[in-house]
Amino acid sequence: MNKPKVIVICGPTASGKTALSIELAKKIDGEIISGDSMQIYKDMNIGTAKPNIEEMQGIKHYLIDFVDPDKRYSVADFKRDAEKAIKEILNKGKIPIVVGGTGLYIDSLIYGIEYQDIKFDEQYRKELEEIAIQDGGLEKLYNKAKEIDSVAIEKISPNDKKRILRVLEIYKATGKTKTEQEEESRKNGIKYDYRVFAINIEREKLYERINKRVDIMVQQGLIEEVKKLLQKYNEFPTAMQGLGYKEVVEYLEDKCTKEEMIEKIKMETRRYAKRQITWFKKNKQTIWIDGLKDKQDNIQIILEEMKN
RNA sequence: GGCUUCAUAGCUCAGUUGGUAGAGCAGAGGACUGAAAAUCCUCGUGUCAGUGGUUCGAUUCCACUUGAAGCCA
Repeated sequence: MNKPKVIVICGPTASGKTALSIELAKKIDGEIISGDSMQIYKDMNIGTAKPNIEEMQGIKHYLIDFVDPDKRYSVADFKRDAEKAIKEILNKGKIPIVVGGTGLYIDSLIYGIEYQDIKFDEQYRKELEEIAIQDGGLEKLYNKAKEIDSVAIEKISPNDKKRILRVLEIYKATGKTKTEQEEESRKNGIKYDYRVFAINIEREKLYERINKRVDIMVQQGLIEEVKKLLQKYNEFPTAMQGLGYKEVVEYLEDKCTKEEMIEKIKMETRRYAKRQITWFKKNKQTIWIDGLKDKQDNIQIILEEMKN
């Protein structure tokens, strides 16, 4: 039996993924699953460019606006939740459309990566963080990780704290090396027939759109949004990594002027877009579409591809 | 009008006791399996303002021109 088809629309921020996917969903009776690591959070609307009810035009969206910003959420959670949503949409006889810019999340689906069920070890993370801060501490951790998994460590820089900690954390939680775990993660194969499309826009135009969008976010009350967030929640294990949020916090702490804050958000967002493009270029199966072209034409391109 | 200082990478500036130059930022490319809007790696040729002079050789010294800043009138 053929695997069910799932459409994936990725691409850099501000390329027009949201608008295109909603049009597409209307046309083919689809429903949308967000593949975005920040739009999952509640009370973070302006800065994440989350579509509002009007923009959604009655199309059901999954994995948006459902996690408290003081909770942890990871790609493993996403993989589980997204596949559940895909199943649900298919059961209704509708077409799932995964839309998002978080490459890691998208890859977990299209490459069928399995994550073992483990719980996050807050205590161990803290211990490692403390060692890492000390003089020469990170080097120690790097060497320890090298002993555990010399293969994985070859690809990791001695400065890449996050990935060094990860090697150690995997070993502590599962007793397996990262290399072993990654091998196992691909055992089960890919469940669906993913058709991956990426939108992109000429670099200069994309940057113009990003700059304009940041200005609009500030006008719409990004600063107020962050203030409320800080009042309502005490900790942000991952949510405060969001672009625009950490920069506003710095501004609120008087570390920069408003103008500097705005420029910083623009700059960081441009860099983020660049990284996203690099990420999505890696997949040679991806079909690229031009975000500056007419939306209906682009939908036609997608529909043509879906016939095969 | 006179005097002084400055003019070097997209920006801010080093520097060359005369042998054609280098940092930070910006930018570009890349990596990425449980924090990923995160994290990390790599990449520096530019009429050294213009014209002429001295010199084997000038971005460096000299003169003039242009522009900027400051001071004195």
